[in-house]
Amino acid sequence: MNQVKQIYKVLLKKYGPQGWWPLLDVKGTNPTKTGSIQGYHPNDYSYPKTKLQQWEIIVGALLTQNTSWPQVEKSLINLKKQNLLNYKITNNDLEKIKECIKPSGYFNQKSERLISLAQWYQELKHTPTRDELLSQKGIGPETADSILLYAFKELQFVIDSYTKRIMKNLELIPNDAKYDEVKNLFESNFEKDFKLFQEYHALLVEHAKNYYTKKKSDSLLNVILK
DNA sequence: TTCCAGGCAATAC
DNA sequence: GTATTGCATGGA
Repeated sequence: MNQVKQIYKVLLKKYGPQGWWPLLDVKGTNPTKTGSIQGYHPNDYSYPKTKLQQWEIIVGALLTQNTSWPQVEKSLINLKKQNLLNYKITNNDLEKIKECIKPSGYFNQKSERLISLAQWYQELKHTPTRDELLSQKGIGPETADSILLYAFKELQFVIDSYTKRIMKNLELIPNDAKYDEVKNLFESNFEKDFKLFQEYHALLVEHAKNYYTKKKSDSLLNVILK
């Protein structure tokens, strides 16, 4: 078995299925998550079930940029209470949206980007291509892949800073590895199944949350893999 | 007080 | 093409 598959196996055994992407109105639970909404749905890959849930994932993907998820949850709940967690928002809602999403930071940028994204999403009549997503302001490679993988169930592996950190620490990628290079490593050494892609990315995040910061790195995986 | 969080875009070199 | 900087809140 290659190392990409081995890491997945180890993480799944350690943490169990993560139930991503979390959704406000989903009842599923994940006991490994603390202080969070109960929106995780382990072993259920059927979400999103509605266009509104799909939009909620897009909003969460944008808001979580360089921001911790609990802060995003607060923003999502604020938006929901103000009836602004939908894709019919307009510039008239700008100030209210800013107030709602303050907990997740960069609220001036993110509020404008949310509104322009909503306009784009409302007119969307098909699954967007990766390039279409990347052409939207506020959507870079990670956000595009998160949206494609979790909102549209497309086969795109998500690479975030945690994933790079783990792979560098294991010396499976060079220090200056580019996004597409890391992505290709996973996509060409792992089963091509969107459910497994969803699970693997979530597991990498969960593991890194527990063992990594920008400065610290873990030894658990290193020991197992060597 | 300092560091950090599920990045991105604009600018500088 | 690569490196740097601004964006912002709140928890540890």
